[in-house]
Amino acid sequence: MMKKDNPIDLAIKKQPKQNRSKVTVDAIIQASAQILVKQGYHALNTNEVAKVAGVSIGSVYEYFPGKEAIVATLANELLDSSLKQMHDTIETNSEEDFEIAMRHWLDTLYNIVLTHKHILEVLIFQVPFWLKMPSTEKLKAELFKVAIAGAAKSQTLYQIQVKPETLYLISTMTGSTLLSLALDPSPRISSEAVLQELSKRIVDWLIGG
Amino acid sequence: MMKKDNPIDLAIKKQPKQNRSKVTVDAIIQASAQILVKQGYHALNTNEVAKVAGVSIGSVYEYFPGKEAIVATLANELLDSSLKQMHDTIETNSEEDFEIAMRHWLDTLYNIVLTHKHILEVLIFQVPFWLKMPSTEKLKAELFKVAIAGAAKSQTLYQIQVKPETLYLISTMTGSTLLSLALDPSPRISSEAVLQELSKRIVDWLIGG
Amino acid sequence: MMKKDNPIDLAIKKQPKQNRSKVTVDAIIQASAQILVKQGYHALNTNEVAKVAGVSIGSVYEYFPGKEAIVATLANELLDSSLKQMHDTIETNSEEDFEIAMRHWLDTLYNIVLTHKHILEVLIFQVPFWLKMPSTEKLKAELFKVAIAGAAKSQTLYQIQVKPETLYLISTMTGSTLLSLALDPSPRISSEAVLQELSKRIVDWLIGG
Amino acid sequence: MMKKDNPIDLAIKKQPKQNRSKVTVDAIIQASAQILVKQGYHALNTNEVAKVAGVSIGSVYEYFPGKEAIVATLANELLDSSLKQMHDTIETNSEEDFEIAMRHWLDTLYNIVLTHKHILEVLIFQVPFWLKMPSTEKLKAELFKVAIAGAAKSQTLYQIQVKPETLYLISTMTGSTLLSLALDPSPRISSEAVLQELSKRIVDWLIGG
DNA sequence: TATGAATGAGTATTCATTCAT
DNA sequence: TATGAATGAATACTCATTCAT
Repeated sequence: MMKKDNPIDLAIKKQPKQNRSKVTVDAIIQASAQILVKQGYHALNTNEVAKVAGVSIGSVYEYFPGKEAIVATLANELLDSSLKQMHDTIETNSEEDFEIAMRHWLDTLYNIVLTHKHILEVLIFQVPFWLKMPSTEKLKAELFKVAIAGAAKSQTLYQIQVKPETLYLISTMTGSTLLSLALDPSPRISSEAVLQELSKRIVDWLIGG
Repeated sequence: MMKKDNPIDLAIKKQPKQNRSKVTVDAIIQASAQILVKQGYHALNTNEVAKVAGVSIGSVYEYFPGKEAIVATLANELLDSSLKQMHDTIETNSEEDFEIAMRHWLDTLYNIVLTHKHILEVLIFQVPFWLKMPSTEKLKAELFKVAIAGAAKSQTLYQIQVKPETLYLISTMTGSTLLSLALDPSPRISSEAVLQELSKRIVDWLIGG
Repeated sequence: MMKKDNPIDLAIKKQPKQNRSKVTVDAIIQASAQILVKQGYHALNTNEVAKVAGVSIGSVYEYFPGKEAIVATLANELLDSSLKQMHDTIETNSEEDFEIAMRHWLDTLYNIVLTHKHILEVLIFQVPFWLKMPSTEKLKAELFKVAIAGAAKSQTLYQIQVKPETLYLISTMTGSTLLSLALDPSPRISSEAVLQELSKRIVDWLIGG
Repeated sequence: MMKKDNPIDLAIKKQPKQNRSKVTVDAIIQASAQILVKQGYHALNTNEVAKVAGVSIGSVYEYFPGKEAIVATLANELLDSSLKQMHDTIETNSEEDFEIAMRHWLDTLYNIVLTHKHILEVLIFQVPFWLKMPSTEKLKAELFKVAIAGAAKSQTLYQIQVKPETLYLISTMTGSTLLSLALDPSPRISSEAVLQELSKRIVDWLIGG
């Protein structure tokens, strides 16, 4: 176990080019995801990953400098697919009524979070470098861009100036509510109802000033 | 290194009764806090705790079954002191105007979070059993009681029925906003302004239905 | 296998104080010596040292940061005992005739080298940091002091100024000859005769200018 | 990683005959030399050699049975070029005055050592099989032949019988002095002066009996 | 009770070597 | 012949835990 006080290397060593390599790298990523979901981050070690992936330990180090880089790559793939899903929705619903579009948008985000809830729970609450991962930064930047776009739209439609702290509150509230509903659902609360209420509140907030 | 697939033992072995014992246990807790803040959960191990605490490794195991129990005890102490601080505020400000009281209440919570932000960041985002810790459950229950009380108050004052999903949104938004402001402050956003807006919005939602 | 591009840590972690510790540390040192002599530096690894020493691998790392430090400690002990042997000789023979004293001195050095020839061969010709070890520096400094003292003596006795390059030649020739005789003896050459000739030559150079 | 307790295979697998092969083998040798000089023997491994040489790891094993053979081949090439240089000097200066010829000879040897000092330092003090390499044996035999020739010359010129132990001392002293001057030069000592003194001493020794 | 030396299973990582393409 | 992905035995090092003193 090597001490890692130095900045952790999160980058993949070499991009797989041949088909054989792609298969190996993908098996490693999938195995890591499986271990994370089933046993948590503490159980993720390179030997176990190799065993579950059905590749040799040498191959793991052929492509990744350490387990942190595997996790980072996994997170990155997760991000990329989620972003793609998000952008598809935005394009599809660009012409709708504002309130309906908002509800649609929240549903999309909620479904993304729901789909990946198990791996997300581990990534967020167990991976120590989660907040410093490029993927996370990228995600935050991306959501910020969407929020700005949404605010701009409301300003165009209703001539209303949205205060930065309002934007901040809406973003924070949206993110944490979606996570909370997906990761820690309460039996007394209907996700449907919360999403509906959330959507309404946001629209009111943006329109009503 | 023994695998821990079995449910983790989070309880302290014996409550220190003699003064000497209290000193030892306290040194262990403080040392753990220091290591968590300075180096993170991955660096927390019983030998290091013993060294930093200035006690023997034998003594650590005399009082705790393992490092998880140390962290749980630390979290519990943090919770107890925070709850005490919260209740003091509630009692002090019970007679104020509703909006002013809410702002006061948020300030109190924010200051608590701010005071412990470094250790909180590690506990929340690195300790894998954080969500399952009794302290966390206790905190959630406690905050829920406060929210119910607040809602009841508003209902009494204004004869307004607060929907459960609104309550849910308010709780979630409040918690995540306070954490976000404290742990990941943005240079472009004034905490003061956000808290003001948050307070106003909560009161509106509680009063305005 | 950790990369060691950083300056190697050659210092023992903690000096053994209790008797039990002394036994452990000594077993580690002796085991290392045995492995070096029988199999060479390439076969020296901490797991093997632990096995041969009859202690756990954990104990090895309790006292030494790595195998380099074990070797350095071993070299240091070797040096200390050799220096002691050297100084004993010097004190014993200080009143002798110059030529006889010189011969005596060479015999002493030769016997020291001969006694430790197997371990010396490995230390010098296989240990990559041999030249940078404190022991080596200390030995060179010590031998230099002796040479200076010898030169001073000859100057006092015979009023002769010894050139620095002559001193350099004498030191180098003496060291390499003793090593050569001990480590790589030729069947055609009598060590006795070489030492006699060496002694005579040194005295001539010191006296004759 | 296979243990090598069996006698090490130092021979090249096949002599490169085609031009393409020659280039490959040469790249491997040069890469090894570079790694040895820059990082030392511990850093020399076949994968790294292949990378630095710009050839595939498969090609390395096509020509060499292992890294030891690469080093042995490198040492052999070094030896061959050095011997060539030596013989050129001997032929060039065969008619000179004895003392001048000796000085010339020492200068030649010193320059050879100086030219290759970095690689020599590693080969001598780090490569465990250095003393058992054919190259080393060959070098020793070659230098012995030269010494014999020199002694014979002095005997012819001055009718003096040189004792074998004198020959031994002169050889040893010369070799170690040249290495010492080149590999571990002292700021207080002029190499020029030492070589001059060495030359004078040797000639005196051979002539003066 | 307190101590801390000792243990050893567990985990990270390397590198010589093979072999399918 | 050349390539380089894959292998896995070997090795470095950690840390939870025990137990004799």
